[in-house]
Amino acid sequence: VSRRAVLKVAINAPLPGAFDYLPPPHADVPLPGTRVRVPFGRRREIGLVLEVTDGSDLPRSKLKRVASVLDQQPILGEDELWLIGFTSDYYHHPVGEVVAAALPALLRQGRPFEATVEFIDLTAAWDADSLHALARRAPRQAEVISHLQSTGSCTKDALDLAFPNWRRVRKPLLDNGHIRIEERLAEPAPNERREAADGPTLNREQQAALEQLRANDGFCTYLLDGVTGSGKTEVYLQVMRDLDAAGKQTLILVPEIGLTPQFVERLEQRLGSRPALLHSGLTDSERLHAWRRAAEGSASVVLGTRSAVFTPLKNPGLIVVDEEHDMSFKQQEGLRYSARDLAVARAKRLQIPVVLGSATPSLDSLQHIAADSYKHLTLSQRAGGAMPPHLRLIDTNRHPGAEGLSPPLVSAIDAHIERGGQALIFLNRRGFAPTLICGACSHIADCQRCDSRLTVHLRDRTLVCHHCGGIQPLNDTCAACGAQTVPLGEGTERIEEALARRFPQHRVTRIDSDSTRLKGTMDRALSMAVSGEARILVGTQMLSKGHHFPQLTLVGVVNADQGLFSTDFRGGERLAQSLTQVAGRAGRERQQGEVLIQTAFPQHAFWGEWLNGGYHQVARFGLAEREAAGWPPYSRLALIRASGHQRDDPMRFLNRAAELAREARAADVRILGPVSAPMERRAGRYRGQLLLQSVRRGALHAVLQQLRNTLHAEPAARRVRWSMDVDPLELF
DNA sequence: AGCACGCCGACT
DNA sequence: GTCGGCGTGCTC
Repeated sequence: VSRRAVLKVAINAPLPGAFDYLPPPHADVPLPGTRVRVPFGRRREIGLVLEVTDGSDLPRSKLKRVASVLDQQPILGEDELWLIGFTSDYYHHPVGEVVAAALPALLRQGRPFEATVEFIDLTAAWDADSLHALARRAPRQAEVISHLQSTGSCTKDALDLAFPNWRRVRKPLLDNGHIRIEERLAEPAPNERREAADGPTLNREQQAALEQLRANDGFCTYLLDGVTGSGKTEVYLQVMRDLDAAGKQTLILVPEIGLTPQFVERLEQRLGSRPALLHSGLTDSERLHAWRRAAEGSASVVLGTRSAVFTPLKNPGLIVVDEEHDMSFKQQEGLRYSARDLAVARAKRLQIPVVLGSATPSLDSLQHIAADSYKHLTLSQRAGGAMPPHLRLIDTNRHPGAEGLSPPLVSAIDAHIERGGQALIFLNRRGFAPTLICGACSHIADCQRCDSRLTVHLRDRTLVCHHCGGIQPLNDTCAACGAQTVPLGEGTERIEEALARRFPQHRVTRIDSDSTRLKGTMDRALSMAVSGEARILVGTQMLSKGHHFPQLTLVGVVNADQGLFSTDFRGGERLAQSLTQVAGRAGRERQQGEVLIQTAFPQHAFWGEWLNGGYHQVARFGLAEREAAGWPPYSRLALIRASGHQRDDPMRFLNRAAELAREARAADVRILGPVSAPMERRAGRYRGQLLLQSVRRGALHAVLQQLRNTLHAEPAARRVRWSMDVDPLELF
């Protein structure tokens, strides 16, 4: 085999499939999962060996040889390679780009997998006189040299400790040849273990859920369906501790904004060891370190966001997807994978259980419960005996208010604060006002590159397009006629300002992606919210997820109506999820919570369903509707998107794609469209899409496969950027 | 995606 | 004469 071996190598390029190479000269054939350096076109690339076979579709003379092997041992095992292949097939995406998504940046760039330490050493001995002479010109350099003189060879960490700012003289020291830096393999760090803190006693439902999870160590998908505040995390924690004791690891995936320092701290205390963290706020070397701890098995818990689903695990025992309904588990560009769905696929492959947790499960998961393919674990009681909040609508037709705040809402805020409570005002719209209109000619400030209006940000006096990110200075006079302009409608900034004026004696804190852009401001704002120092909180979705504010008793929703008339068939599900999640922030301790929702459409059917039957009632109606209409989860969807600089280009391409799809003659695949996107122009590009739908996943994927192969060669494809989105979450 | 080749326009 | 614009083609 070894002489005839052909290596299938994944390379990070938007090209389908892997590339065939011959093994390196005078070396063993590298195993699947090892990185190799290969010539690729006119450049050299780092690739990953996916497979070792004994043949190629190309003539042997066309094959180049692997230049060198980067890893002595595979850095990914068979199960991880399987997941990469599965992802590439399922999402019809180039395997090299899947590998790139699965590997930390430093490994992609060829850094060693093993931990290394920089050792710093003097190149020559120094006598007192020459050191003195240097000290006059370069005192910092001299200090470092004299330190190294006394310690001898020294690790970077030790030097950091002695001279926190030595990095500033690192370069001159190296350039002058005074020091040399050597990378050596690090000793494996001892695994710090502390006493694990005990948690609260579980209630009957939590205990029952725990027993079910303990009873099985093979593959099974559980839906842990627990109302907000019911203590889902306690259940995971107990199972994780059991597994840890048995030497098994848990991979836990959370939405981006669910990964708060408070959550990590709690996990760490209860486990008695440090979880390996993988999220976007880390440096590349921190991420590599966490990845290595997961792969080597020294971290018993691996906690991360979407891309952590690919993290290798030495002894996998359980996968948890917390807040499984959250849309951030689906990547919305490039490789459009769903980490939740891949988590289930991975658990099945590994034959281990997977727990999907949510207070507002996706309709897809609820349909699996109905079909008996997931196991249902229910937590219906709030932990610690807290009462569910009281919900009430405010008809804004009968109670019109100034600047988005109706009189009943304002007096409720007043009353709750008087009683020592805290109020959260929720509005899913950043900025001061969504529209800037001219008072004389009604001209509206719009984005030059998108079919959208500009949002007024008064604090920094800018007009911002929330679709392309374009910014321009705010002008008080109309661009068309020169008259005075007026901000129209409300965003969080305006609500914050109005509340600060109405309640000057209380602190109002706004939490949205604008107010928390600076590093650390988020943590500070959250701790003020938790301590109760901020009496009134104003915020977007960011504030509604996963936080616990002990003193919060009132939640006010300023404008829920945008969600009532969504064109997307998932609109109702989304609205119910976000309202239920934000409502769940109210009254999680002794005090009963109250939730007030302003709407101009109190008679809308949605309100009846949600107020009377809660989230699960909306879900039942929603599922029935989808079954009648044949939407997911009762069918499968795939979307082909295209965009181009000329309006006709995407449509011409998509029409051709529709034609090819019809020629594929898959009888049970429906072809809907193409249509232009509702916001046709975005960031200067015209956009369109073609929807494919089928009850049979296999049929749909066969068509996608065929399209993937043929569309590349289409002349119309050269004038557009196009992509496939399997199981799209956003249809528009 | 990169990267080269190639074929036309406006510069020292 | 040549520098550089981006259309086209290729990567085992």
